[in-house]
Amino acid sequence: MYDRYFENLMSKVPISESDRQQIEPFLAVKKLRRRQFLLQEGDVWKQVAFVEKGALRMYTVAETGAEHIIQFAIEGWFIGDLFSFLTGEPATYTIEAIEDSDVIVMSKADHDHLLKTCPAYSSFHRELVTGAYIALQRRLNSIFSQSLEERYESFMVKYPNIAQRVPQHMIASYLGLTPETLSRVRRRLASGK
Amino acid sequence: MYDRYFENLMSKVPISESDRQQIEPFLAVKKLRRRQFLLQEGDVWKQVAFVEKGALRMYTVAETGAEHIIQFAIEGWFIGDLFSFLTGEPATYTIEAIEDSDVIVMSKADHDHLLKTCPAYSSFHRELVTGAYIALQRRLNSIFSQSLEERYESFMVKYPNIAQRVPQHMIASYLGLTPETLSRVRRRLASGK
DNA sequence: CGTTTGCTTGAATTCTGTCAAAGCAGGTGG
DNA sequence: CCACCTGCTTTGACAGAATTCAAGCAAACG
Repeated sequence: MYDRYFENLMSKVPISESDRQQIEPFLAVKKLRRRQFLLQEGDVWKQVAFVEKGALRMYTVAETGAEHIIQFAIEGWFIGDLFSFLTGEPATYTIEAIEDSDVIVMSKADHDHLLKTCPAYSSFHRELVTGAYIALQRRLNSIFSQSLEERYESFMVKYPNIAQRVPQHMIASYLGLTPETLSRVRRRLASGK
Repeated sequence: MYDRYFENLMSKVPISESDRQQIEPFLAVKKLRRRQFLLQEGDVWKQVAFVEKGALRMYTVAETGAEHIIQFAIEGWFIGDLFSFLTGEPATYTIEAIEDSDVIVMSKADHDHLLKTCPAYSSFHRELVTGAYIALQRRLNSIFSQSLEERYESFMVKYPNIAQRVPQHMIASYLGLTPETLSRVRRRLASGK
């Protein structure tokens, strides 16, 4: 049931069978339909979520109504509003299913308990956050130093399995440009560079 | 000597006197003159660095020669290339002193040792990375959803002590725009909004 | 089918970057 | 003490790029 979750965990940190037995009882599955919310802006995020199946997006809504996608998450990814999680303040992000999805969740209480009692879990979580931080730094740098064409192509190369499944306007939002502009970027790339 | 370092540590995590005595021997001070490098692109980053005094910037250099500042660090901040640190690969960032600075460093070996043996240190480091990640997410979101004016003002409010000490063109680089554009943004804000 | 959703295209507008030049300290050496 | 750098900021003119607004079209959906 939780095979993909533990695969991910073990790919980062070696864990014993007893570790697994300590963690597994805390997991639960939450099923989401397309367009359903895992988190709504204003609510407090009190869990750790891992995507078992499907695809989600986390985004903010500006005063203008424009949505800006901060993160995608497909099978094998974690997602959540860390700030709300840590501070207990209302979330500024919304998390919504792009497809029908199965999400494996653990409560914050259980998570905190594992951090203290299970060193393997603790290391795992550290690597997770660190990796996310590094990825975000690179994304920032690509925004600063690459052209739209380069950014789009990098995205397609780096996340081909996301690109195939999510609508273009969401990729545009993730890249920080309008759907129209992305469409033109694609045309430029298609027509002999 | 390492007061500021431990102040920072204790502000996030309660530590015992024995924790302190376990950590302190691993610390060392490195003095930097203005324009001197703490890390050069291509070298491997093998330490954890805390700014005791002064100001540094971490940036990338694009093929065009343009510099893009990923992060500032003044007294009380940590700085480093986490990717190079974790993977042992050459750094893609350069870290340079903006002012004469004192930096407290710990080797990666000692850091790893502490992560395993000192739970307080481990928690501290987790909070550090998590906080940095959250801050970066917000920065990304502000790039996506705020006007240049708003971004500049947010920066000035959030980091007044950086703004006062760093030349404008570096703030422009941090915000992801040219010095000329920043100058015009400032004029617009000055002249009755 | 009719409706929704997503993608593309065009034209006009607004912004931002680029290039070039000038102004303005602060610091240095003669 | 002054003249001269040097580093940094400001300004102007212009070109290029991206957004906005509007419309059209195809595919998917109920």
